[in-house]
Amino acid sequence: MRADAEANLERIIDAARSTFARDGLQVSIEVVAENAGVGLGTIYRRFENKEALVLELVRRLLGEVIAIAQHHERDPVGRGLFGYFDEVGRVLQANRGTLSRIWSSPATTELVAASRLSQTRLVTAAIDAGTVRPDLTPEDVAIALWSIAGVIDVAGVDDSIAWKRHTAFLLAGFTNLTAEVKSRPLRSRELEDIIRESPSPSTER
Amino acid sequence: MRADAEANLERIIDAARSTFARDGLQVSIEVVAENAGVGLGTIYRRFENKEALVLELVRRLLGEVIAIAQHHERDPVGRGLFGYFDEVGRVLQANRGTLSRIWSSPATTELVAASRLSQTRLVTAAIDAGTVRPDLTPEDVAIALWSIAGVIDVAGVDDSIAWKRHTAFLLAGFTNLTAEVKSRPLRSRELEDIIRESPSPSTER
DNA sequence: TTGCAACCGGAAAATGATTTCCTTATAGTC
DNA sequence: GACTATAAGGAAATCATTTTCCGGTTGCAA
Repeated sequence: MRADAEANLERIIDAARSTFARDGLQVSIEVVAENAGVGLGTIYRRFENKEALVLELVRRLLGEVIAIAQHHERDPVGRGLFGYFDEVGRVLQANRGTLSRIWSSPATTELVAASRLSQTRLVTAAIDAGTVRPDLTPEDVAIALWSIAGVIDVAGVDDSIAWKRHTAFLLAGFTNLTAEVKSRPLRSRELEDIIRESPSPSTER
Repeated sequence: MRADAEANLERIIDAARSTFARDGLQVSIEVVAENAGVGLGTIYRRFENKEALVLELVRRLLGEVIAIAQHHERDPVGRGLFGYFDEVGRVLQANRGTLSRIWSSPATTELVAASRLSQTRLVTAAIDAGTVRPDLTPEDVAIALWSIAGVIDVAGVDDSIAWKRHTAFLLAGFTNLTAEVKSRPLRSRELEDIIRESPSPSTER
């Protein structure tokens, strides 16, 4: 592969990510090409069709999400899940609009499975540490992430307050525990951090 | 308007709602026409274009949501918001896919405003009654509803477990209160009902 | 410096949906 | 039962993409 071709490929991926993030998946490839500063043909030489381009973005996104999960599996007891949500939110914002294609495509099945596996480990650890309700499932986590991505989609491109508050509420819901478990000190450090970041005047606590 | 025309109009609306719910907003008008048992032309005589048809669905959906809110404003102290979420979820499921158009269209601005107004009243009442955290905003509620709609979209057409659990977590997050407020008896009656409806073995409480 | 395989851009064809429009059918009325 | 305004249907025009393809360009190895 020639050096210029490789550079162009990266420019296409970057332009696709930011263009889709701003205007949604329905923007034409022509616009992506313009934003990448390449011709239409250049995109079609690298990707069989539009779907393939989107899939490549999805693959990279999932890879990032999995890496984040694995990183947080090493966190001190029970905190991994919270750190995971916090970081994944940022990645989702950078990939606004892309997530919706993940579940539909069979091409990403193994990646989704890997992602589920890491989510399961995070949930199990959190339950064991008593930082979330004991009936929390990996599906709940996957759906919560999905919903956060949805909120990011509908909010303004760089409105990060909306999804952070949303995340905070979900995580607070996850920790709906019985009294003796609640008394553990570390419980919602990250949670409270996220809530504190949001601007609405918090009269409680 | 002739009687048969009126009947056809309803068939079109119904077919549009269920077709979009099943296959998403991107299905062609031709398919909607088939499902409604009418010709393409029939749809285009009633609606200027596809957008207008979608907008009519949105308008009806918003009308329902507002009616639900107004109904729950009369609920005993602090319970209205929870009942509202419970009922709106069902309506959203019947209108799968449609909600995403609400915010984008200026044509629904007044309806959105009306909806916000009723949400504000529900939130204020809940805060006054001490059944939710005092810093909860109507925006939080709107975003939560949005996210629930998103979860409904991605889940199977008739999977209602996913969104109900999701709703339960969000509402639990909304009630993240200080101890003395928590002790009030009615706090999360509806919440617990919703959680109990979901199948995952609840080992707590 | 040259040769050429790899690459580029963008015009044009193909595709698939929306929308128009005209012919035929029918409900409601007298 | 006949008349007419209103409605239905669907073939064809239009439109917005996606996708193909080819003449011209360029990086790079020899």
